[in-house]
Amino acid sequence: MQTPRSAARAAKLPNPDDSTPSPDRTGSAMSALSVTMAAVAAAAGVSRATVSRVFHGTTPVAQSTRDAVYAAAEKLGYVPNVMARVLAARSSDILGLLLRGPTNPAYGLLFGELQENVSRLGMQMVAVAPSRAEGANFERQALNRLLGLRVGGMFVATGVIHAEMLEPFLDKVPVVIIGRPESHPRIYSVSYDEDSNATQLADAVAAHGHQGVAVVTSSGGNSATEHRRAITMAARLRAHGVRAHPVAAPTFGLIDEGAQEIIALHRAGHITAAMFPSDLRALAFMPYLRAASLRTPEDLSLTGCDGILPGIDLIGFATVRIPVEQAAQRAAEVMKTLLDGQTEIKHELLPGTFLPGRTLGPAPR
Amino acid sequence: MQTPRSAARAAKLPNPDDSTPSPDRTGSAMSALSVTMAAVAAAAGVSRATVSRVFHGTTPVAQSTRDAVYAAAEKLGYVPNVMARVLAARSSDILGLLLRGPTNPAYGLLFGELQENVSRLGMQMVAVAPSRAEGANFERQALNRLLGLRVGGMFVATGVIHAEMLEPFLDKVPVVIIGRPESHPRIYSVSYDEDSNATQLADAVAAHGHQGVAVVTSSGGNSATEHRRAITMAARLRAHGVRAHPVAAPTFGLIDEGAQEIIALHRAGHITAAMFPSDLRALAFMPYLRAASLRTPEDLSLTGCDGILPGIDLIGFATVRIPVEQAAQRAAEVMKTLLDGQTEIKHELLPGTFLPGRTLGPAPR
DNA sequence: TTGAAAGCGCTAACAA
DNA sequence: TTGTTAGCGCTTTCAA
Repeated sequence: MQTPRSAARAAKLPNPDDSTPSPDRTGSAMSALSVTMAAVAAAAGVSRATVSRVFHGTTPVAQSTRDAVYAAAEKLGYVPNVMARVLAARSSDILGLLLRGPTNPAYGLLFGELQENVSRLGMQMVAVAPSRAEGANFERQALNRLLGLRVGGMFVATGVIHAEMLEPFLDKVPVVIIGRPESHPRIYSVSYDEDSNATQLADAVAAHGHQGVAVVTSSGGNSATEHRRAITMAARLRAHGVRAHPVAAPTFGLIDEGAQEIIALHRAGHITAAMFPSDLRALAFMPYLRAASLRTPEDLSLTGCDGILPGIDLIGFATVRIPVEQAAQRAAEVMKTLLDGQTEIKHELLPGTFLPGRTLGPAPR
Repeated sequence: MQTPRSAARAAKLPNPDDSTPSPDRTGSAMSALSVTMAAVAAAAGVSRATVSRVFHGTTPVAQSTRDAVYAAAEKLGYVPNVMARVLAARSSDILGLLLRGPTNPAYGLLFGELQENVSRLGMQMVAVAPSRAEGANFERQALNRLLGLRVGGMFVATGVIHAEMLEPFLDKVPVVIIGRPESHPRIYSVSYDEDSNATQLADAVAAHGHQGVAVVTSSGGNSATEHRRAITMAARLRAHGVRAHPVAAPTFGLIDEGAQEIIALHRAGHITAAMFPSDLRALAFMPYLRAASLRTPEDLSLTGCDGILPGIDLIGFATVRIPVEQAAQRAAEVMKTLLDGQTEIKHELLPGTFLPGRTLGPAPR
């Protein structure tokens, strides 16, 4: 069942869903895109106002008139001009997504899921990505692209835009920050609970009886998330009475840093498991493991974190899957309530799901 | 050095790149988004037309006037209303990207790269993804979202939109199809050369002296690309005098289909290598290989195809990397020429790069 | 239930 | 070099 609002929206485009697409019927000297509402009105023998009402109006329109308008619209291949509509209505039903690094599978997944949930709730969305080519303020440029379009609401899934940058627009445009923990009192956020993720992994490792564990610890500089995870994992291990050996991986680019150190720790009998702050880092370690003729989990247990890479399940890392789908769903729902005038700001934290995999086993001996 | 056009664009937004963001200075009862060009004009003591000229005009404006306008714009936190601009100018400099499945890393990468190249050429872009929630015609809905925005050009990176669907808009909106081979005489396309990719892999396998090779062949239904690759690989192997054993993998969902059959073929001494139509399928085979206590490449050589999955290089598959970056660059360049009035339609084919990896070795014995 | 008319914020001739 | 003036395609009172 549809809400009145989404029903109105569904009716917005001629030939919405279920009939056969018939683009060629529109073929005339005049391209479909230059068919205006006035043309439809003329063809249907009504005024422009009536056409407008048929498509979005809350005002009732006679059934016969509706039919005539729909018929005319379809015949002419009318595509409503969103620009004109937004301009005249002074309000947009288009949502914007500011997406950092669509190259990252986690963000790509978020985009797809968000699109899905937004549509389900009867809203529309466009995405923009910041580009380095836009210069120093590149994230702000992308933000302005969205603002310039006068989007009706914004999802911000990027670490770099400062909350304060968004402040001047807050009472014009509802904003939901996704992924990054945020505590700004006027901005709603839906983020991954990295403390929970790290804790779940550390608990699992401890439960398998490991007494010495390497924890690969990246610097805070390049990935705050990885850093946070590592810190929490180590602390939690220690709370279990497990020896946590931090292994530094300062440079983000050199993703397999620390590999030799882990092998050495294992050879020296100090560790029976290694925890990585991301699946990618765990993956990067695999060749070293093989080169050292070690097996997992028989010789050394391994854990990652993320669970996002397609195919990662095939490798079978013990990992935590971050709840991208759930974040997308919550973000869309929250946006909807924000648009409906609800204004209570919260900061939601979503824990991931532990995946046992095949790389975490009991401590040897 | 900038072209005049990109210089004009760079000037479009107040405080473009290099100065400190100062959002809070805009804070007043009136939100930044409701500051109009008229307000800026008034504050600068000029007419609206002049403000317009300062931001986009080809007409020269006195330096003192420019300064005054910029100052006023920045002081008020003016964000130009793109909707109004496009409506009045009857032409949009915003490009649209119709992106199928941003969840797929290859599409995510394409999005990012395209954004980068588009910005570099002084253009803007927004992306939309089709959503299943939009019903049967979901790809068309997404197309309409772009068309409704009256984008100045469209990139179409999705397999399902039929070329004919785009026909009615072709003379209004330049279209570049990316990824999927397309031969429509009025639509430019930039696609991956899957025949070349498959051939490179088959040549490499043959060159390593393999005489019997399993080729995992998915059905055309769910992935035309994978099907095409498999067919070409098998044919090319045979051209080299190599026995190609097709291994059927009819269902796309069950990605590890055929694994047991490959193991059996190897046990029977029929094959020394297995070729997969994608890295993901090759990845899915790994656990079976291990379960059978086989090693790669010592016992069995393996090849994949795509080279896109982050971390796939860490695993070291012999594969072909599809040239996403190059496709994005070409597509953006082509769009630019199309927008500049150049109309010669071509269908470009971009071959991938063979990556030797560690899973392809000489045939045993 | 419908139509007329006044804009929405901006651009683009045309004058000055 | 700048201002004036019509619109762009649509929504939305206000009347009818």
